[in-house]
Amino acid sequence: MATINEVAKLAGVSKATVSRVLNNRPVSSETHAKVMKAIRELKYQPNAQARGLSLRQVKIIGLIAPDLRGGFYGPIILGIEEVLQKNDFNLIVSRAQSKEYRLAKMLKEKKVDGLIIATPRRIGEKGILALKKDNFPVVVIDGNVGEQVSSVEVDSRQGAYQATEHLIKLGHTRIGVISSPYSFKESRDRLRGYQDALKQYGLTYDHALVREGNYSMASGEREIEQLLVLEPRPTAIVAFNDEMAIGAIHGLFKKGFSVPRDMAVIGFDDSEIAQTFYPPLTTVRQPIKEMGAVAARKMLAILSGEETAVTHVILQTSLVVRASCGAGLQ
Amino acid sequence: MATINEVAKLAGVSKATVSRVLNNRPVSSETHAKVMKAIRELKYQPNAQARGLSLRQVKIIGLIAPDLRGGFYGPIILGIEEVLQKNDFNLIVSRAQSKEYRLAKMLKEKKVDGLIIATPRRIGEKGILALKKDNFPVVVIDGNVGEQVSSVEVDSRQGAYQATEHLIKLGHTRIGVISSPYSFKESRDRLRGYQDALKQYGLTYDHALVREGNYSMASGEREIEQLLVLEPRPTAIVAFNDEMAIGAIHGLFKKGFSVPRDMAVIGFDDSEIAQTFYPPLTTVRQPIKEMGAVAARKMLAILSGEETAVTHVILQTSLVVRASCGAGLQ
DNA sequence: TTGTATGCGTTATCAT
DNA sequence: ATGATAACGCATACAA
Repeated sequence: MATINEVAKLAGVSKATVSRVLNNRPVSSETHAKVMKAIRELKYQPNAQARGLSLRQVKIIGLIAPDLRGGFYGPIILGIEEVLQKNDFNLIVSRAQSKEYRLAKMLKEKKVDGLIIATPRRIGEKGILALKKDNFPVVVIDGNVGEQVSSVEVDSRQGAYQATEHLIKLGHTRIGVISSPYSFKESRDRLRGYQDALKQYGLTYDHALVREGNYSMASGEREIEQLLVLEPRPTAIVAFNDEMAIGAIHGLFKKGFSVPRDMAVIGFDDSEIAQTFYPPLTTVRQPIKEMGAVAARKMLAILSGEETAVTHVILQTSLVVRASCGAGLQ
Repeated sequence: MATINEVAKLAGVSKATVSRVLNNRPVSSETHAKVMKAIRELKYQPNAQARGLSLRQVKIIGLIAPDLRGGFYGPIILGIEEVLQKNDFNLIVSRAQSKEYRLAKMLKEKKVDGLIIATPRRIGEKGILALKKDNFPVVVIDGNVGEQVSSVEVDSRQGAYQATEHLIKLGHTRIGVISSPYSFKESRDRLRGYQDALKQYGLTYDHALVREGNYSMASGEREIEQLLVLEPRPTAIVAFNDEMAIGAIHGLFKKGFSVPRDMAVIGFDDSEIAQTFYPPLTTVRQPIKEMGAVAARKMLAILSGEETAVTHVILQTSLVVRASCGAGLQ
């Protein structure tokens, strides 16, 4: 492909001048025309690496996530990419590795200008803080690294409150929980929201009703069995993601229970399967795609120097009422 | 961050020597030690852009897809990324744009070394051929650009044959089809496989049984309604992806039909929802993640010069029998 | 084995 | 307004 030198030669100007028209700096209208003509003829396209080397900015953002697919990370990728594309940035996606040093590699190599980290796991926590200390642009999605690094999160406590309240208002008093791993900050927040609602409506908290899952469908199916042997048996379940909710429903179906008739089930995320499933799943909607978009905007702001302080954006959840709780809608 | 010059200075050698140890070229063991020590002390990390500029290789591959999430593109991304990561390459993902020129931009900018294009749509077809003519490394996944560009595909005809045969062997003779858009090559191949199976088992083809969907759940629900009014009513359905199959089942449930008792339904893809759904969906498994992996390996082979000719890899499908056809398994 | 010099394709500085 | 030239950080051909 043509370089700036060839364009300069064809247009009969210096490459400095070509660079000027490329970057919209003042040039006489006649030279502008000449240069543009040469650019078109040679189908010239500036070399991003050379530009990056000179400007110290590649216009690429990296995303680190434990998994690149699924109902959660797919929309995040989409949300990020949409924002970046509008700003002529690109997105490199990378699966999280156990080795922390990998985290830093792309940044230090200058392969990316900044890193968006989306992982609830503890992997990389120290690594993230180290990056932050080296002043690398980092934004965390739904993480638990604390105050020092910019983040976009979701009001988990509120979300769990909404779910629990909905069930209470439907008349349930024994409400089981299939939680995400207790070590995640979001789990603790959600459990607090669950307790808030119980307290608010004068119900007592029973620890036996709370089971720890691991976000997989299988764990949902496993934990519902444990909940079913309780006396008295719960009549409603809050699962901390849609997959575990659906796993629970599978378990209920296999034991001959009907949903929502015998058991109301409510999920978390409003991922694609929540609408796809039958019965359609009542769920706490997290604005997943928007989380990605907000993180991307935040990253761009940091890079452009608009945003200098560490900030934490907290997005709100909303309850999506479908059929799985028998609320009579849809 | 430190540069090669600072490392050279600290180690007391020239930067050429540092470059040599970085690239495993012969150096005396003492200088090797000195240089490595300096590298560690300075936490030196080579600058990918400078290296790329010099080597004309960034070690980044681009992926263009119509959508970055969902049961199909998620696993593709995962498959690609896994292979690339092992080879120290990175993956830039980008949503397909209607404008063809966007396709070429990343390549011409040298922001990526090659492009993997995964889109059944006709978008970019001319653009792809143009890229190929300019000798840019391009691999197409499941595309319909013809012989001239390397591709990895799936044996769609065989897949549809397997699905249809399965239903025939279960005793069905009126088998409806909810197809993907007829303009896609894969649709035509699958319809041929469907017809092959009918013919093989002495059944006659009835065009009224074939409806055109658009891969969305809604279209599955829409088209099942049309199939239900036929006389005699079909007793089994082949849908050309899992989402349409599930849409069809929703439609059936709403009309009071039971699956598989009143209607056998079989999907295509074996995406995550196929296992998640209730009843678990019998489906034609496409090795989606492997398609990504194969495409990535092919791209790396092209870049390294191992693969020079245009080749087409065709992966085989397999039938995954679950509950939605009443075959008695699982 | 090691060092020097040059090129990779830009942008930026300093002249003119 | 434009041109010459020096970075940017690395790899490499050629010398020593």
